Amino acid sequence: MINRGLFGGGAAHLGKSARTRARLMDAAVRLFARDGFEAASVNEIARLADVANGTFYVHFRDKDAIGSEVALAIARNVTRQLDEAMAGVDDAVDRTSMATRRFIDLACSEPDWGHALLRALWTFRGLRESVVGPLRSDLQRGVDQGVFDVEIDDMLIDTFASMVMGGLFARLAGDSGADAGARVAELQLRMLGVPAERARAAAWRTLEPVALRLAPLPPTG
Amino acid sequence: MINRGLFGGGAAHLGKSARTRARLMDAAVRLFARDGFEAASVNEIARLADVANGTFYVHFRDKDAIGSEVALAIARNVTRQLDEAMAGVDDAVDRTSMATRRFIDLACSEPDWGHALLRALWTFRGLRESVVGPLRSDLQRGVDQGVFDVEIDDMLIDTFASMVMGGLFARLAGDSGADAGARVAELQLRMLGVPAERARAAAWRTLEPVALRLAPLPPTG
Amino acid sequence: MINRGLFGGGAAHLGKSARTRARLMDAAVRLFARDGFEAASVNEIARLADVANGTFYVHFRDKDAIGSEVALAIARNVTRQLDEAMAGVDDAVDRTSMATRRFIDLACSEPDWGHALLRALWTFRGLRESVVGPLRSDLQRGVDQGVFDVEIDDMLIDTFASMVMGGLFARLAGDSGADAGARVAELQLRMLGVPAERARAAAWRTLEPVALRLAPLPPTG
Amino acid sequence: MINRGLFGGGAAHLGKSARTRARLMDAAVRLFARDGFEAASVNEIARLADVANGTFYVHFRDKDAIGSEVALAIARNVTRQLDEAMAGVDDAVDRTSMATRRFIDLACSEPDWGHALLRALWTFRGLRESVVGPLRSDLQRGVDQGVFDVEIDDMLIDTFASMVMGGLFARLAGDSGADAGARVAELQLRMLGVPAERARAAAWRTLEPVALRLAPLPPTG
DNA sequence: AATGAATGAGTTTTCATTCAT
DNA sequence: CATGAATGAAAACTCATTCAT
Repeated sequence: MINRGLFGGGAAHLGKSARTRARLMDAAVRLFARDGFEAASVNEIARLADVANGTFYVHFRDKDAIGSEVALAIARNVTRQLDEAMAGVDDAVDRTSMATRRFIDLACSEPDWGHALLRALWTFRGLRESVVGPLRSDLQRGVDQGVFDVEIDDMLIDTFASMVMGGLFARLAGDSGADAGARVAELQLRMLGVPAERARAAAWRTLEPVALRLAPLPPTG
Repeated sequence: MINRGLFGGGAAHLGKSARTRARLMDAAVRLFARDGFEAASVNEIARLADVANGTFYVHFRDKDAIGSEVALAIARNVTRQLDEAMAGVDDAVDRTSMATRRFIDLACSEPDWGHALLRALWTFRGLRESVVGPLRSDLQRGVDQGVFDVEIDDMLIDTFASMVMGGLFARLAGDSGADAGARVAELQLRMLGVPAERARAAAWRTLEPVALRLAPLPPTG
Repeated sequence: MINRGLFGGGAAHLGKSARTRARLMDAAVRLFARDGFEAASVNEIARLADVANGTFYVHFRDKDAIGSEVALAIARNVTRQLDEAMAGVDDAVDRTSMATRRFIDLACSEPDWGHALLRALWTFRGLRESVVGPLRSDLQRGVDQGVFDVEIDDMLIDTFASMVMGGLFARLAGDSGADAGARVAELQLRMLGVPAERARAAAWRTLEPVALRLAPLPPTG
Repeated sequence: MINRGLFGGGAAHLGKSARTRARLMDAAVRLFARDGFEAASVNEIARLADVANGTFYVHFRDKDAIGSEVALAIARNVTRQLDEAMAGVDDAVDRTSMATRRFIDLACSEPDWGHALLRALWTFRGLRESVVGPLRSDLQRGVDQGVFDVEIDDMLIDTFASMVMGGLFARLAGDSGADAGARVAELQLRMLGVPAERARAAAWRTLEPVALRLAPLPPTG
C-alpha cells in the first residue's frame, strides 16, 4: 500500500480503467496541492500518473473536470468519515466541537488532500454547502438542547465555516500545531453562547486519533 | 474624476508617467478581481489601461510585481482609512466591532477592490499580517479594559481574521446584505467573552457610512 | 427498415460482420456529408455506428479506406441505378437530359449521400471518370444520330460534368428547387447544338420519380 | 522581386507589420494550395513565412481568419484585374468570352492562387457571389443586344459559373492546356444561344496575355 | 469479431517577456 | 517614456492507430 495514493489504494481491486483514473486523480491532488489548480498542467498530471498525456482525456473532459471531481471526492470522503466518527454522539456541544476538530485533523492527515480541499472550497462554491450542510442540524440541535444561545442564520453558518477553514489553513501552513482544531472549537463554542469554562473543557477533551481512509470511488460522470 | 479609477483619481495631479502607472494598476485590479491573478494577462491589463503592452514593463518588472504592488496598495489604503475612521474611539468593544464592520464596508464599497483584496490575502500570505497586525493591540486593549475575557494568541487572531474574511466573502458573493459586518462583529464579540446583550448592542450600533478614498501612491522602486 | 441507413438496409440479411461494416459506412456518410472527410473523426464514426472505436479497424485499414470505399459505393450505386432507369431509352437527347436530371434527383433523394458524393467527386479525382464515363457514349450517340452538333473532347465532357455538379450543388444548398435538373439539362442540350425549342421540350418532359435504393454491398478487401 | 510572393510584393513598401502579415498570407496560400485548408497547419504557415509561431496570432485570430482573408484578397484582385482587362469592351459576346478566358488565365498564372481560389469558392459560399456578380450584367447586356437568346435566372448564372470552375479545375489539374478557357467560352456562348460559328470565332480570338499582379492590400479586420 | 483503454505525435492557442524604433 | 511587433516555450486538447483482453 506504499505510495499508491489514496484514490489508487481504494481502486486497487477495481478494473484497469478505474485504476488509471484513480492514478490520475492522485496525481492531480498532489499537483493541485503543490502548485495550485491553475498552475498544474494536464501534461504534468499525466506524467506523474505515469500515463500518456492523451490518456488524461480518455478519463476527463478537461482540467476543470478532474478539478471538481477530485474536490467532490475529497469532500464526500471527509464528510462521510466525519459522520462515522460522530455516530452515537448526541450532545450538541460535543458534536460541534468534534466536527471542527475532526475535520481539521482529517484534512491535515494527508496534507495534499487538505490543501486540495481548502482550494476547492474556495474555488467551487457549491462544495461549501455540501460540507457545511450537516453542520446546520448540529447547531439547531444545540439550540434545542438549550446549550447554544444564538440565532441560527446563514451568516452564522458562514462564519462558523470560515473559522474552521481558518484553522485548517493555519495548520496546513504550519503556523500552528495539532491543537489548532481544539482552539478554534473552543472559540466557536464561546461564540455560540457556551460558558467559557464549559467551552474550554469540551473543546480540549482528548480525542482518539483518526486517519483519512478512502473507500473505492464510484466513477462519476 | 469620472470613472478614472481609484489609483487614477489619486494620481491625476502627478506627472504623465505616474498616471500611466496608476492606470495600469487600476486595470490590474479590475482584472485580478474578475479573473484572478493567474488568468489576468499582461496584454489585457495593458489594453484595459489603454497603453501598449510593452509599456507595462516600463513600470513593473514583471506580472508578480504589479500583483504584490496592487495588493500592498489596497491593504495600505484600507488600513489607513480604517485608522482614520477609528481615531478617537477608545472603547475596545467599539474599536473591535468597528474594525470588522468598516473593513467589510470599505472593501465592498468598490467590489473590484474587495475581490482583489480577498484574493490577495489568500495568495500573498504576508498581507494578512499587515492587515491584521493592528488588530492585536485592540484585542489586548479589550483585555486590559476588562471587557474581553479571552487569551490572546495567534490562533485567536487568525480565527478573528478568518471571520472577517468570511463576512467579506459573503457580501461580495451577494450571499448576504449590508448587515453582514454587524452580524460578524456581534459573533466576534461573543467569542471574545462580551455578554450577548452587550455584543448585540455594540455590533449593531448605527455607523455613518464612509467610502473608500485613495491618496496618491508613492512610486515603488 | 426504419432509419437503418442505406448500407444498413442493404446488409440487413447478411452476417453480423457485414452489418457492422454497413453501419460504419452509414455513419461515415453522415459525418462526411456534415463535416467533410478531414473533420470527421474515426472515433465519432464508431460512436455513431454504435461500435467500439477499435472495431473500426477490424473493417477498414484506415480512415482513407472507408473514405474511398464509401465514395466508390455511392458512385457505383448511383450509376447502376442510372443505367437501370435509362434502359430502353434510345434517343440521345432523351438519354442525355435524363442522365443529368436523374443523377441530380438521385443524389438529392438522400442529401447525406448527395453531399458525400459531391465532396468525393471533388476529393477523389478518379471517381469523376467512373461517373462520367458512360456519358461519353451518350454524347457520341447524339452525334451519330445527328442531333448533337459538337466536337466531343475531354473538355466537353468535363464541362458537361461541371454543369451537373453545379446543379447538384445548387439543389443541395437549397438555392434552387426540384427543377434545377431540368434547367441544367436544357442548357446542356443547347450547348450541344440542340435547337432551343427542342432542348426545352426534351429537358422539361415529365419524369416519373425514382428513389435511391441500395443493393447489398459486396465486402471489399 | 524574386520569391517575394504576391502579397509580399505588393506590401514591399509598407511597414514591417504589413510585410510580416503579407508573408504569412503568401505562406498560407502556398500551403492551402498544396495541402488544402484543413491539412495546412498554423505552425507550418509560420515556419514557411519565417516567423515564430506565436507571430501568426499577432496578425490573425485563427486559421479561419487567414483563410477567408486570403480568399477574399484573391477574389478581389482577380475581379479587379478582370474589370480592368475588359474596360472598353462593349460587345456582350466579347465580354462574356473574355471574362471566362481571362478568369481562368489569371487564376492559372499563379497556380497556388488558382488552387486557393478554387478551394475558397468551394468553401466560402459568399465568395461565389462576389466573383460571379458582375457576370449577370454582361449576360443581360447580351440579351439586350439581341445576341443571347436565353432567360437569365439564378440557375443560368450558377451553371455558367460552374463551367468556368470546371475549366479552371481542368487547367490546374493539368488535364487540359492553355486553350481550356477558349473551349469553355465557346460552349458557354452556344449555351446562351449564339450560333455555333460565331461562338467558335469569338471564343478563340487571340487574346494578349496578362499576368496576375497585386496591388497592396489594405489590412482587413 | 469486438472491445475500449492507451498511446504519443501533432494541432491550435496563449502569454510573459524582449527589443528595435 | 512609450510603442507594438516579435518571440518561443508551454499550455490545452485531438485523433488515427494499436493492442491486450
